[in-house]
Amino acid sequence: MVSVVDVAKAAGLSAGTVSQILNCQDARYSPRTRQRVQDVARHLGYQPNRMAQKLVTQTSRTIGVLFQDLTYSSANEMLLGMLPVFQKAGYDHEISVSFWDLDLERRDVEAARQLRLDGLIAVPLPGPGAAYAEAIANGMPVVFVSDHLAAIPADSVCVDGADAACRVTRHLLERGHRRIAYLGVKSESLQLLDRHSGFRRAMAEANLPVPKEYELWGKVNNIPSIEKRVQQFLKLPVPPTAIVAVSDPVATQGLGMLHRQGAAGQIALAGIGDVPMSDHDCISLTTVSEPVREMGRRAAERILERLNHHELAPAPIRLRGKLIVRDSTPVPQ
Amino acid sequence: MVSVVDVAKAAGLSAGTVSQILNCQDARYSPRTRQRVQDVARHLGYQPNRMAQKLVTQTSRTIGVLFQDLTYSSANEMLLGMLPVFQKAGYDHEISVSFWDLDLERRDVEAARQLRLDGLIAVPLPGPGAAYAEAIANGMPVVFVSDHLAAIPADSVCVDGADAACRVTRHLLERGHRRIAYLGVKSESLQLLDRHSGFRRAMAEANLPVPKEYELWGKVNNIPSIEKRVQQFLKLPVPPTAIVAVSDPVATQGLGMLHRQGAAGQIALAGIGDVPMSDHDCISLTTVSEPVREMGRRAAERILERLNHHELAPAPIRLRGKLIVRDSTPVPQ
DNA sequence: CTGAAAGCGCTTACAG
DNA sequence: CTGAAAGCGCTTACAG
Repeated sequence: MVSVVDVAKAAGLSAGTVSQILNCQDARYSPRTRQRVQDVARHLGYQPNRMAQKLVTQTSRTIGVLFQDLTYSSANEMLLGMLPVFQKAGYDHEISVSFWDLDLERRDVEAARQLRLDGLIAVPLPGPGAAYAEAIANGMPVVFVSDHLAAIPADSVCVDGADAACRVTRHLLERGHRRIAYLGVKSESLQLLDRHSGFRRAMAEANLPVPKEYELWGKVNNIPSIEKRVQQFLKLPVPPTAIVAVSDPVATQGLGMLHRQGAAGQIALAGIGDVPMSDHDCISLTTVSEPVREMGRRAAERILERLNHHELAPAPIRLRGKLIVRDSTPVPQ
Repeated sequence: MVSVVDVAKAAGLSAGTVSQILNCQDARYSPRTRQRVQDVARHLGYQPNRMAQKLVTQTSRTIGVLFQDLTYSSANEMLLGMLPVFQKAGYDHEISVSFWDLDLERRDVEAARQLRLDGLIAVPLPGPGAAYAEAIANGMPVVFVSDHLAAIPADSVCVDGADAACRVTRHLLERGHRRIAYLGVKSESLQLLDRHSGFRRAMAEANLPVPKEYELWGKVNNIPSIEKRVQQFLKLPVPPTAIVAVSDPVATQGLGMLHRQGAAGQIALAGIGDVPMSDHDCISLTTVSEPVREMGRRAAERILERLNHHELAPAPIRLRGKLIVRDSTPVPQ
């Protein structure tokens, strides 16, 4: 690989000079030298060694971005929100994915530290989040896109889950539903617990009791378990006329089952979160969409802010979702 | 940040000793020293500076993985295929996304060079691919997951598009369809052109002519333009009884439009590529799925192979898709 | 079994 | 306007 020294030799100059000319345009060198360096560098196909640069300048100017997976295009949207912010501030970013694996996540967080990244934006796994706590204790700024890890002193941006669930439930109430059930999944996620309490709040506001057989929990990412719950609801002596599902994947799975059994339209079904599939005309799921792109933007802005003010108190940034009424929530039959 | 020197000082040893003990377990040091170094390192929260390591060892042991976007979870699947391969070989990976932007893509490829990555696996933009050609000319091994850039001397893995289209067309023929139309999108992608020729091949095999009004092209990622084409087909004096769409997104958009107009089931529709949405019971699109995870695995294996044998001739690795028959392709009415 | 020294490729004061 | 020197944090022969 060609180095600054190679360029310098070829141009008959010193390495320092080459470095200056290639990096800062306001260095005072003769136009002639300047030109020669540019020419030689291009001619030799010189590419600076970023490792050496980062090492010597003691800064990576890079933010790590950690996702759990790349499904549902929310990672895509989030990045789209961050990119312009990083770009404008002259920061690079480095993506890693830990696939819901605690070990991989720990490794990714450690990698961020070893690469001396300036900060880390993470969609964390629920749990104690020891790796993050350690990173933060060692001075790495962290912004969570989630409220899972409320115990860790980091910024967090996410949508208000209680508000989202409350709004979608109110929508069903406004449509005239009175017997509304809640379909959750077993999880420690605060976000998901909040959604449940939002549902409860809306029902309480309407002075409607929620019998305990109207609240069921399935297993995450387990389609049969979700379908079974929906069937349980339908088989009740007095079945609900509407279901609020904890998430769009859960809701669309329920919808799919109804469709397969020729029972489509029999019960109103709403989700929370909005995924690309929900918008399809054949599914058309009423839901509350999360402003994922804006979340990305806010997270990026916040971490840059923190880079300049390490002493900032951790802030919980809460955004509001947006109710999207589609066809899956007709008035009660 | 604590460095080897700090650890060495605290342990009353030299930096070299600390380095040896922390890195290779087969170095010959007294168990006592060994233990002390481990303890001190842990106690001080030592994290090696990867930049310095990479610089001095002259190798990053990292493969770059470049995507155009993170939608449809194919990036997710592809990574899932690569991960175990990298893991086993002791390689890291670095993800970047260029969002179908030629400038961003160029920047990402250059970043890979500046970071001295050992190799690059890329889903490239169609076009000349100058950045890749340059990287390859400078000795960077590249594996494309695509056949867009056939002119560039790199390995490529992708599914046989002609075969996929041919198989799905044959399926329609077997179901008794004779008037089969093709709905494409305007693109320079070889993969997409192949699909079209596969359709033609299957029709030719069946001795069926393809009138030119039975082949229409919409715009990529433009829903109205796709829907308009479907309507054009339907309004024909002798409309087709089935449509082969160039991709699942195109097919599901067509399906959605039919559903919205109450014309669902009026015409058989098949896609190519399989996306999560296609499997939903409400959509149930017949298609040819791509073994994306295996593609990732093969790409990863190939680039590691190339790392050890720089002289390998570029190989086109072609996989077969798998026909998945769902409900969207009933027999003709 | 351990240490001193050189060097990876770069940037940055400091001289001149 | 340009060069020589030091040093970022690490690893790797080489001595002893």
